[in-house]
Amino acid sequence: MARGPGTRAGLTRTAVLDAARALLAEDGLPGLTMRALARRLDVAPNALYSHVAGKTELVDALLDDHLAAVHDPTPDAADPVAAVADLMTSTFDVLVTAPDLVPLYLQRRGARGENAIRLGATMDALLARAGVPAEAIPTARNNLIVHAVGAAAFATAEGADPTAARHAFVAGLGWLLAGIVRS
Amino acid sequence: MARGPGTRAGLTRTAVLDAARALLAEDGLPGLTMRALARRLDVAPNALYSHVAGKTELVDALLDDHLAAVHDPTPDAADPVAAVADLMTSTFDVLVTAPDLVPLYLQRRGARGENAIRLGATMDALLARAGVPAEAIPTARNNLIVHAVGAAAFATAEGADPTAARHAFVAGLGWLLAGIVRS
DNA sequence: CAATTAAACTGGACGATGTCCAGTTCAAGG
DNA sequence: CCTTGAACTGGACATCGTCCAGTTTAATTG
Repeated sequence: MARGPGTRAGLTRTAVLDAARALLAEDGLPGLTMRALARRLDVAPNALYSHVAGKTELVDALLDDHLAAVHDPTPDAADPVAAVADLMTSTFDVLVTAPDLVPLYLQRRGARGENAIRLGATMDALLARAGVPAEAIPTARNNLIVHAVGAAAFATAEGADPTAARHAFVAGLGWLLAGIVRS
Repeated sequence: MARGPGTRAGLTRTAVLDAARALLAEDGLPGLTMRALARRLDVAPNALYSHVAGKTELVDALLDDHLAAVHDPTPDAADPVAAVADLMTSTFDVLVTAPDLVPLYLQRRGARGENAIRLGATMDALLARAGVPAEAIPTARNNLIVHAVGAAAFATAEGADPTAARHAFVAGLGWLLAGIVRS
């Protein structure tokens, strides 16, 4: 049962990330610790550093991987405004799925990973097709992202009513989109 | 120079909070540690626990105290919608002042402290005077708070352009208010 | 004014965290 | 087959928040 030094355990980067995801789902953010992760993989804590640069890099990867679940609408949809609404709603729903991660999006700025970049790009394209002038697109995108992430943060805060928070998110999204297309 | 056990150091809860605020301003959130705080006050780390329940309570107090700087508009202003806009803009500006605290507002839900309650109450009164139906006020308030705090979080993230972020905040605030009064 | 009580502190420790420095062993490539 | 480099373990380091005794001082009581 005891593995000596040098013996392989067959770890993979994706295995580490999967275990981290599971650990996060089971025990929350405070439960996600390098040692607990190693324990779950039956490995010494240091072994993780062969597959991950450190905890922050681990978390960053988790954050962006999570965004992969966002439903990417067809960029040539008939109604681009409705498509943007769908995109943001899907983002909100996905974020709410992992409450512990939401504050981290604010802390680490949610724009680094490739999934975040992809979502931003399709959003820009949809906004352009909706008639938003090019120089106004950054402002519009900023507001929409702030709204989705901020609403998710409030929706997942303890003591919040999830359904009421979602209703508020949808209402605010409509108001923002109305203002954006009118500008 | 060395103080034996039992000798008083003359600490106060407000002295501890002030030192914590200064420490936060100088060294940021990672620099705000119980031990560093004690060092700054020339006191053993445990001494702090005579004036503060723990670090989370310390941070919560810091958060709410920070909101005291928000300019509270006269609740009987001529234009209630403009007053709400001023309130939210002042909140945004105050939040941006302490970048490290902003993510914590999302984490700990920004509604517990007395200052937060006070701001929420005046906001509700202004919205009512603006003609917003009572059952729609919670949704409106939720969206406005989300917008202010979320925009502040994005504005203070590293790599963000502060002036552009503020412009985006003002634009989004206008859109939200337009939608709120029209509902 | 004297005696008791409660609070403010110090000393020292505990458990836990992220991470690094050696070693050891296995798997693959020349 | 041999060599090289990566995957591991063992053990340690610094640091964190917090608690348990003690000790002394200030406030309160009779």
